Amino acid sequence: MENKQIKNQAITRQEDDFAQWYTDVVKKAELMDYSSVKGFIIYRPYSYAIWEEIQNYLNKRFKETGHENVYMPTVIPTSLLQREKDHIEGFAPECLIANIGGGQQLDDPLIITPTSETLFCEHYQKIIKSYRDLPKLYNQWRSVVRWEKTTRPFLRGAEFLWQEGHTMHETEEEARTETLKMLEIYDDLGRDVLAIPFMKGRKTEKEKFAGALETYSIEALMPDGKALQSGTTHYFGQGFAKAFDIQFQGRDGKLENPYQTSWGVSTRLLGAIIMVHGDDNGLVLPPYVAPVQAVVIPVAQQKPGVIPAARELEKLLREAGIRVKLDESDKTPGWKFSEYEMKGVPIRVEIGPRDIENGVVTLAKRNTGEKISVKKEDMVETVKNLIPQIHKEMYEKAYKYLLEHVTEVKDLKELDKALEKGGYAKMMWCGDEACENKIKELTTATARCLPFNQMAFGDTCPVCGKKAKKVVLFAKAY
RNA sequence: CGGGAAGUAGCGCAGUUUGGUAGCGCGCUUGCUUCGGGAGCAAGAAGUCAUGGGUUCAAAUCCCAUCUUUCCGACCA
Repeated sequence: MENKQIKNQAITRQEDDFAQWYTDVVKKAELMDYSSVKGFIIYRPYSYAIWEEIQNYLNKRFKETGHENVYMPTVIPTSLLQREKDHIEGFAPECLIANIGGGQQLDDPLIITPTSETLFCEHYQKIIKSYRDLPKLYNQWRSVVRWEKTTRPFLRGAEFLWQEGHTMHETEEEARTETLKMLEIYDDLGRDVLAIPFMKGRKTEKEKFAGALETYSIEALMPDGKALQSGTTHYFGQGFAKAFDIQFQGRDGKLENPYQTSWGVSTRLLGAIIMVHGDDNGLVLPPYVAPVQAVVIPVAQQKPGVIPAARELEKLLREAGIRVKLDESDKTPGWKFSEYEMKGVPIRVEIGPRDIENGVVTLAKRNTGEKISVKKEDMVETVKNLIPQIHKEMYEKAYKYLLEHVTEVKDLKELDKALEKGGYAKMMWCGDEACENKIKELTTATARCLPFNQMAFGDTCPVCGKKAKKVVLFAKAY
């Protein structure tokens, strides 16, 4: 009850310092811990369980669409990573390289994989001989290492977990279709699982992936007004295939290079979940990925009948397929309420002598704080219905915020104002990189994407005054 | 990589100015009483003072270097 006590447990308020709030939450909700090497974090069970739910959903979708999981080596010989020129230029600055093996200097030092395009290509060169070998639709779950200067838990690490799909196709059209299809699956993940609305679109030439012809991304908007690139898909054309001499004999008997894609999402999604939904009491987890969807808290648990009643509720919920946890520890109910709010558990189930006497159960929703009393026999059904309902409420809240933070701008003054407010400044653009660079110089905002909806609302570029060709979204970004 | 701040028990901190061998609150353990929004009493356990050097009879404290965290920039997912 004393202020000091509360202060010890509390987290920084979002409005006081959003960055500090984030740092407090990831630690206090037991999502991660720091290791002794900068940028390498420990994914604690509570965050890893969320990642596993993401994996479950994506694996299902990947397999439905014909993809197979594989596992590639952790190291890439330097000479191999150098095979594609743009690719190595993009990644060289952030490679971690091993020079010694078994006490001997290595002639061709080994790079700890920052991304696996080159490994897949080396393998594909061996196994793709005929159009009958296509498409090759491979995905792998792994961690990659990139030596980042500035690191933040989940948002940017020297090592992070991700999935990377790498596919090879007979035709350009098929590869382009794949690139967009996987972007849609990522968008579905946000809408149906994470309760995060993404802004989808194509990256500008400046922002695209090293070695890609086209890059598409999903961008999530954080409450501090900054965008977070949350996943990308790439169309490579035949660039890598030519560099790696991958050829197949086509239906007409001629040798051709296949068309390639890659796509990935990472544990950065955890950062998006934390920021998009969290509040001053801690995490608010979307119910479909919450490791614990409902927590049962007995009140006055030493009184006869309370613990048995709580255990029965736990059993009923478990049997109904809800991820449920019963907390029988001898902490007070108030302590438990705060604890599971901090950890973002979507539904709290309270059961005490009063409830038992009345034949009811008290439910509380984490996202709204709303408390409801239901008859005991209706509890399971109510909880089952609350899960999609809470998901929907969380998605709609985030979607409303997104819509309110897309501002059409006609000149640089409006652009400034829009960025000041936070979110996306939607602008007509001539397409010149010079104008893109100018905006970055003036505002630090970058082009997030050319949205798929290219409905023009003007015809001049606010930077140079020339004829505008495209709609582009600028925002400050993580 | 540049500029600030920090590192002492699991967490939050005091002690550093003025060197003398480490303390407070919470948490943890045990017992009893409690329990509808972070409980009370009592008795306990727990710290290579980030790391490595140096100065000194003596270093958490002074000096040098390094590592890590954090905030703000630059760069990149």
